[in-house]
Amino acid sequence: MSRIILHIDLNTFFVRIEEIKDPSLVGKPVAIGHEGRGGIISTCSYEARKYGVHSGMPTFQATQLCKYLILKDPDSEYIHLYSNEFFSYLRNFSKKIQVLGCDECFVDITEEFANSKEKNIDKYLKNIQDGLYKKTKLKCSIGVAPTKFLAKMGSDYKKPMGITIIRKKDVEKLLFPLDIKDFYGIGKQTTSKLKALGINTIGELYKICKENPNSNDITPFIKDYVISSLEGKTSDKLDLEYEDPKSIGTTRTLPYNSHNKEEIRKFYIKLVDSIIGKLKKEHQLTKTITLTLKDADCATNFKTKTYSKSLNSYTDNEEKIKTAALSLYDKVFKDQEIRLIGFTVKNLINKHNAVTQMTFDDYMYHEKESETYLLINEINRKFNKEVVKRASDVIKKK
DNA sequence: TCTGGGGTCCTAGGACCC
DNA sequence: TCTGGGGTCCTAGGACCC
Repeated sequence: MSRIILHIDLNTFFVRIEEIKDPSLVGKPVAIGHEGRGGIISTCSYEARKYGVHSGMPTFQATQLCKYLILKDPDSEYIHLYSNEFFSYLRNFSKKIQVLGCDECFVDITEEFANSKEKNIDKYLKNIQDGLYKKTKLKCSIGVAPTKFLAKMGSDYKKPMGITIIRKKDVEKLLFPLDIKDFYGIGKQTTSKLKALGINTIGELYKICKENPNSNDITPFIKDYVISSLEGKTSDKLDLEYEDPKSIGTTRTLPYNSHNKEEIRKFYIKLVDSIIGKLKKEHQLTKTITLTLKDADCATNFKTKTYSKSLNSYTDNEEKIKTAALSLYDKVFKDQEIRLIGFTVKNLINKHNAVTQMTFDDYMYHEKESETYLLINEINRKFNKEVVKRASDVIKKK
């Protein structure tokens, strides 16, 4: 039986918060974003969009396009508050919620709808939408579908305050006429490549993928993604549990472009320290560190380069990570002028599950370096057989 | 005084081991 | 001595999303 998955998206969430705080802003061109070097628009009102302002646009450019643009900094306190209100409201309808950020989520209402007195799905959803508005003054769009992908496409279909149901049989009618840029997962780069091939709509894209399984114009990954997404074969399972991060990192644009190695080094150390702090807070160990540098030269289009280094063991040891981070910096930094610097740790494992996730060699490094947080009994259970086997191999060789 | 910052996932070549 | 394929790890880069 197919599931009933909702994708709920708060419409211009950050702007809406400003409007709630100050209702005189309603109907005016409002944008949220920092002013100054490197500032960009994170979201803006529909009135601002009429002037060509959109999210991701440099702030200075937005103010040029719209002379009377009202610019506000994101209010993190209110964002947090309203985001919590949003999710706690939705928990009245279902406990199965996959959070995707502060302003959107998937909700699985299959059982709840089946057991509800209201049998009309449109009315059921309208009730959720209106109830949210009454309680919080927040506006949302809802997509309903048997898979997460189709639900996501549904919530984008009509904004603000839209409700769009996409059954598998509706895909052709609702999605095929759309421009390929509206395909979730197909971005700017792929869109322009596909348009160069004469593919403009989602329907055309589907047809090409289906009819030319062996052509090399479109990568197998995209082809497969397009077909399975549109045929409703992608996931309908929500990720309800907290998942360990895959990487933790930060990047900062420098106050001004610089090629002063010492000055940038000091800046870099602060970033490294903050990431080590986060790593510990998340109870993770890392085995790979990455340094990011963004070129200040416009001619190279602010090219970003990354430099990675693997450590000889999983660790959250401050000294070890810092030493590696700085030696990587000293190795790769020449005297180039840079705009941005970043530090990321990846290849993470959860400290508490470390034993089950580690290989024998990983463990041997820990043993040598006597990092004692691992439970010896647990290690013995896991590695006993391997220790015996390796020892006997060594003896045989001798 | 001209393009952020947080992530995830995929690809691909080279090294190295079996 | 020559040749090769599979698997895995390391590193760099790119695309995408919010």
